[in-house]
Amino acid sequence: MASISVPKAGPVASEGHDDPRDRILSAAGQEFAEKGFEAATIRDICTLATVNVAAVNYYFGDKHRLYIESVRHAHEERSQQFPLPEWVDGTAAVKKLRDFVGNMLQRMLGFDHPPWQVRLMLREILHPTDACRELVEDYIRPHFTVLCSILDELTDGEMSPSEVRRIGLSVVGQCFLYRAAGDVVGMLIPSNEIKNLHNPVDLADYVTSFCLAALGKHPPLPTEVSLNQSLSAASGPSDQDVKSN
Amino acid sequence: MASISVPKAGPVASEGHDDPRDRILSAAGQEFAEKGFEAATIRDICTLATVNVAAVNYYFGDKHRLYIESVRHAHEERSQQFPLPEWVDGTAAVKKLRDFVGNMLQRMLGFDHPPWQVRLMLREILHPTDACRELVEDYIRPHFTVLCSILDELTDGEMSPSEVRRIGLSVVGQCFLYRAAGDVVGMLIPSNEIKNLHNPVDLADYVTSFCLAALGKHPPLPTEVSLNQSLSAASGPSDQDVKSN
DNA sequence: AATAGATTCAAACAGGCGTTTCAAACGGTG
DNA sequence: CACCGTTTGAAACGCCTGTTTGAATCTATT
Repeated sequence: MASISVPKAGPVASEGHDDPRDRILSAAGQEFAEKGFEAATIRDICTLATVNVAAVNYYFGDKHRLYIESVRHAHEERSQQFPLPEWVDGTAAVKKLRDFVGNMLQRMLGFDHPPWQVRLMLREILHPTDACRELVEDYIRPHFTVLCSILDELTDGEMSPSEVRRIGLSVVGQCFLYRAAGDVVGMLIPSNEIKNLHNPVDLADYVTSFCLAALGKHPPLPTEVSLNQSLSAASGPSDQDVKSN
Repeated sequence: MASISVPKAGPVASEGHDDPRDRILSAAGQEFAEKGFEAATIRDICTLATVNVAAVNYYFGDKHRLYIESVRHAHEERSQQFPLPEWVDGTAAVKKLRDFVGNMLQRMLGFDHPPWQVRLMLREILHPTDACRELVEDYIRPHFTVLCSILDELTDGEMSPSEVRRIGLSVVGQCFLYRAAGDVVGMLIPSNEIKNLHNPVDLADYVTSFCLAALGKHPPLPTEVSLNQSLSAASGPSDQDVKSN
């Protein structure tokens, strides 16, 4: 187990998308995301990647290291696919919050069916293994820190960092439920309602206004259209990549 | 696969807790909860239950049917361990909401380390299999319906059922995050803060007041003590089974 | 063209899995 | 005690797993 000399991290040419190493990484990500670490088999992964079974041990050493690498691969891909929004100085905190929530929901839910990268990361969040710490430090914590600073700005520093973090978790929790328990939500909510109210765009508006109302920065909730009006007017280049729907 | 004649659902005496069948069910629940369906092995389950490997096939037919039964077993046990609160007529909707959230958090988080029943159900929620539909209909939907009726009462019928459901999901989502992503939350929040702010009791107060504030039934959030005062005075026999902490 | 290294391949390995077998032990009934 | 259906036991059955092997093939440099 120790004396195996894994050839290298990136053999010779690791750039082309038809690299065997990249194909394995991608296939492994999909299989691990769907079936989990134990149920996914190296043989299936290699079939999907059109590669011989020995290639996994040649490039990655063993199944476990392949898993670690494919989690890293997944969150790196997803990070640069949906980078954190950047705002010009003086952007209203309310708009920042709406942008942030919208970005988070896009990343979590996707506008088409949720990509395997997110499902793989979700598995790691729910049942953490070795790959989790890196995922938290490189991906989750930076996002959470930005959210907290937005909330801090929003409340003019009235709240302690502890309270801000707790509000932050409330925001994340509302979004997270749809990603993690989406199937059950779909069983509890009529399907037409899902499309009308529980899609990424409307959800972002709703979660934002729910949070703003709780913080007293907005009228109480049963006011429907208020947020859309007050935000969509001032809304610049947010909601990257939104395709009709 | 089809011609196996499973002896019976409950062989002869299925009441005693040292029934082989019960022991298997309990051991299987723990193993499935910790490792998932694939990674848990019949041999480990039988060792834990001090039973021969053949017993699983004798009592349940195969591993899959054992899994189905152990999910059912888990949510039945948990249901009668933490029944929905029942309120006398005229109980304030605000108090009902606080009781409901407290009950849900107790059930999800537990006051000691979370029991295997909840972790097993969580697995089914996150990656639904055959056992999921039953879990939703018998366990989750009834609870969600109660929550929605509380929220409806709270807002004097001002909101449409759709809107009520969406608020309900916000409440559930905030609690669910702690159960499903508890490990990651623990990495984002300082550990002393976890004990002080993110324990079941304080969380129930917080989530309730966050929701009430969003609905305009309460002053905006950075008001800390207000809920404890206004509720704990009128609080009757809620928070069943709370052990110091 | 010859050489050396990197990469692929089919085949095999040992080990663990769910499942089955069939004989032994049990427990109440005539 | 002898009987018979129910329950337990140790051992074995295929099958599939992750991993390894060693030869074949490719690729680039001399």
